[in-house]
Amino acid sequence: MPELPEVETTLRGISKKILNKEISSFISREKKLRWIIPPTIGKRVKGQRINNAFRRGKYIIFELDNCSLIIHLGMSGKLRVFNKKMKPKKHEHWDLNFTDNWTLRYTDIRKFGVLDLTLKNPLEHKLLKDLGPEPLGNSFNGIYLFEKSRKKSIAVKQFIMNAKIVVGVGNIYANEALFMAGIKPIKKAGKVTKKEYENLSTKIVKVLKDAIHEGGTTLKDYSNAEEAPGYFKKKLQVYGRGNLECFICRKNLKEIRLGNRSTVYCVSCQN
DNA sequence: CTGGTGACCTGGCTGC
DNA sequence: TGCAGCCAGGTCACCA
Repeated sequence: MPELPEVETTLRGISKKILNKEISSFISREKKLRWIIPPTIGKRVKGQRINNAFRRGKYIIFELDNCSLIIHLGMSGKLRVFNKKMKPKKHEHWDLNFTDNWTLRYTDIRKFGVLDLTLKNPLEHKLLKDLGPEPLGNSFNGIYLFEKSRKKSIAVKQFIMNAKIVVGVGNIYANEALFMAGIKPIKKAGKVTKKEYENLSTKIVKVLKDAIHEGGTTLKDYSNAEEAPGYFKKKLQVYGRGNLECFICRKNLKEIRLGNRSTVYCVSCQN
């Protein structure tokens, strides 16, 4: 499920159903996701309200009366609001119950997600404090990428996927943005020119905005194996298209592994 | 410091 | 039909 557009879509979907509601209880059916779920969450959140819900990179943060919850969806996490009467199914690991009929329920087949609680400013949390700028915010642009990348020998694709450089660019959109910008993913970040970074930064913004507009890219829903329509089918140019024809030049796209992630590009359109 | 690799976990798909 | 092996939207910990 989640790159930035999917997290944003999730947040928009749940926000109005949970904001300003009083929490009646927190129930976890799993001790640990990626890390231990703090056992004190239940006591801590009971009787409090969710005053604010926002996104930072791929993290979702709920600000309550005197603490904050930090949530990450990992590779396969989902947050949805259910009627409390719906019995939890397999892989539905925790519930945040409200005093009305609703519960916010977290599902995560692979358990790579995160749930943590902090009493301090959530942006100072260990997982959030070193994050780079938001790609859709005003401090992100080509000059920033250019300056950050000088003398870096790492591949430009891995560079833009590094959350300390810029948040929210996952494997799908990194492949797509590099194709749109005509830059080879394996090119060293330090060798990419200022002009290329200006182009790349606008393509990153474009692909993320387009994806948010389409409600994210859902590839597969593991629970029912439905192939999602929309953005994925219509708009992806390279991701998942290894050995298929480039839409621009009709030559076959090349698929390699870069940093253990599948990487697809066009040998003639990207330099 | 930088960059490369393995680890976490479950399930779907491919090929023998 | 069975099963081994590989792959998947993320990212941290550890190593050289």
